Amino acid sequence: MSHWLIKSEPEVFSIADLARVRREPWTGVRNYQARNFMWKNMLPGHLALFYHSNAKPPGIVGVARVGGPPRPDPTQFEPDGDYFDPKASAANPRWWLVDFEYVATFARPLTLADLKADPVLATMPVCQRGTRLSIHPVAAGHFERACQLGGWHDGGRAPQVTAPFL
DNA sequence: GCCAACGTTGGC
DNA sequence: GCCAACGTTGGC
Repeated sequence: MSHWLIKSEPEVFSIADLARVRREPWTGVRNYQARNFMWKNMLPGHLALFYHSNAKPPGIVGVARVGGPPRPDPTQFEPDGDYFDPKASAANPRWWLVDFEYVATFARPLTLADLKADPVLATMPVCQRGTRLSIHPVAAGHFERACQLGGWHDGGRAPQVTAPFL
């Protein structure tokens, strides 16, 4: 588990926003499965496909990189915020996040229709009906195929993953 | 706006 | 622990 797909609504936070700020804490995830992926399975250096959801059209638009180890999502402690969780405490945080760093914007964005039309990518979770999970692992083959079709190459090398922390 | 999918909540 | 009700996601 070393390649990922992360969804973001571009009206809220787009790949262009990530390109501008370079690094973004992935706040507001309130699904346990998605949280567990960030908390337990992501390692700094892991690469993620950046997917625009609720977009016209939806699709994969670029690549991001896990920028550091997981840490408590600060928005769970903000009483006036949308993501406040009264059951969370500093001693016992409930929600964890990682930061994502900008890596690349695809020369050719891959719409959901494009993904479904490709024999390899059509089997990605995001192409299956009912897959709502906003963060999930993708197969290395899916990741590489998406980058190939999207026109992004990491110097012709396979994605590099940094040594595990901890 | 519709609605399928599916996660969460809460009564029992 | 079951499960009906409800809320959210997200494509279309």
